[in-house]
Amino acid sequence: MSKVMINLINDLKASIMDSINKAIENGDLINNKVENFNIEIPADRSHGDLASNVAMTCAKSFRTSPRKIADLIVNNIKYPKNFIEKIEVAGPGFINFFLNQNFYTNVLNEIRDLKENYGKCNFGKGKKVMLEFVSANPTGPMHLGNARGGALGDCLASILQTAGYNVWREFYVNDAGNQIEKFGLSLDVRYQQIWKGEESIAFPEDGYQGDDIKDLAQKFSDIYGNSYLDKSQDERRKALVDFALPMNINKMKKDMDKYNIKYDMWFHESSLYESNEVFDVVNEIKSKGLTYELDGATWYKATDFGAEKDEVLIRKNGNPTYFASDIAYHKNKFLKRNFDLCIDLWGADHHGHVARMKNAMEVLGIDSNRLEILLFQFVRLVKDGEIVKMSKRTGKAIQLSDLLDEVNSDAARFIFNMKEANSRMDFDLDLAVKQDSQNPVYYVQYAHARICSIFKSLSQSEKDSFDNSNIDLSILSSKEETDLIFYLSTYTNEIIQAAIDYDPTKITRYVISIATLFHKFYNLHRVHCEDVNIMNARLYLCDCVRIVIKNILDMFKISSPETM
RNA sequence: GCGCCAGUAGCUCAGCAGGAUAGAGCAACUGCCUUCUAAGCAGUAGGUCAGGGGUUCGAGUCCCUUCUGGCGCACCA
Repeated sequence: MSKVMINLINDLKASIMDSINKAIENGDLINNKVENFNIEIPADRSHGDLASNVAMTCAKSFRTSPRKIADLIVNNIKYPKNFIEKIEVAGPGFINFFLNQNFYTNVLNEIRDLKENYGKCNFGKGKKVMLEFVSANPTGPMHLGNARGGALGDCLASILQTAGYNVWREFYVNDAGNQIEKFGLSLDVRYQQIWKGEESIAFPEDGYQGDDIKDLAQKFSDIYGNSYLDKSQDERRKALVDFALPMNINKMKKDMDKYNIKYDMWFHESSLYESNEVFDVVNEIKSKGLTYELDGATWYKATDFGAEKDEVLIRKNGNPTYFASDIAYHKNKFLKRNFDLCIDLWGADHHGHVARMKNAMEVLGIDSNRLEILLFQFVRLVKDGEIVKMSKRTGKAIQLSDLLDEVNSDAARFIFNMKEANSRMDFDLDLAVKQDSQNPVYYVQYAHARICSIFKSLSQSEKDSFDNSNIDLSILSSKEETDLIFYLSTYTNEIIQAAIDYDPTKITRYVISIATLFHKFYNLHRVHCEDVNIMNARLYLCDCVRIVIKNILDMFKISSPETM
């Protein structure tokens, strides 16, 4: 909310407490505990602009009916008259507050004073937060799930920044371990097939089957010919990986760039092996007596912490598992780099990994509440009303780059932030490409462009008048105007709530509401009009709407065009 | 079998720490451009909030249970 709104809510809570205490002193209420209560925005604003449920929550404690308590509070209350017009008791015992014109004036002044800083707050108190997201496997191209994770993660990071956290975006590059060996094996087979024929060597069951592997082997062959056929298997595979992996990683960087996602760091898993952090952390767990050897592998006693089964840390072949290096990675985040909070954004198919990762943190002496793991559900692509199958293995994958060829970054980022992470999602390609009101990103951008257009149509003298006169904002008293201003006033609160819930999709819906209220206002009230006082006040309101829309679109790295 | 996520209007989804008559958008039907962008707005219609119990002044929201769908339960990541 605006500071005006935040302060007002605090004042109202204090006023209510004072009033209750007075009633207790007078003997009208028994001296008992005041239960938690809230000041909220009623769903139906004809019930008031703000409402408190205090009388209902305290009914039991005071052994009195909610209506009676509400009446007592209202009779005794000294409320902040500068912003409150009147107070009513209604329904089962709600206390409803109605805002006055001075409130609306103050909100608009605050928005226009703060401009691009309106909405920012210090809720996060500069806490160091790492948000790790996408972290796609570099053995293949990024898919649609990475696209959803990218949009959700990057926008959540922005919200946390706006809410006053010190945010670090990180991409974890799995450039080590088992899957890299598989990558090398797959490339090797494809390379040999190029020179010896498809039938000469069978492609392994568990290899990466995608066409991208064939392409990479071909590119390698184009440069080095068949010269590696004679080399040892190890040498050949290493050369192939050293050639292909950076190409894949660069492709991912390019894709993320196109998607307007900028990471503070691309953290390489291999660095954890180079620094020996992986084996160090395994030894640390060993030294705590939490491992045992079985079938040549080193097992972690996850069942000691309530897990269903134990986990392998070091395979029979001596290679650490992903789990082992991930523990080392998280230890690095918390203990080496001192992040207060680490958020991982994972596809829901990894949910089985959540509990064991958290209790591994406890084993290392890290409070597992400092690790927040967010999951997002599966996403499918829909085109012409039909589901487009995606499969990394069959080679017919829908890739993130395919998506961005058809849909611009603005639409993709916005639409992926329309639906909560917890629900499955069908991404409607036809809708995302549409350049009309059905496409929500255009709807919002259109509101912004309309406002810019109003300002462009002003004559020089009108501009001067707007810039230089004392504008009386109390003229803005129609329902459409006050609704709009009220909504603008809650922006910071929306940011805080989105930060608390780790849910950027709230803000997308919020900005759509702002656009809707603006379009309603626009259709009913003419801004560019004869009466200069009315015109200036409405221009002022429009400018505030423009500021809030632009702040949100900028935050989400979505463009806010001035003409459409 | 066990675990995680979901089930709200024909479709896609909101519904904040339980609150006042359950909301949008799309699709359908009806209106609004000689006035700042009709990429817009207004209106009509559409619902036993999957079913059943429970907690309470009050439950779409919390608890239990059944059903349906998705995902997971690897020496893959």
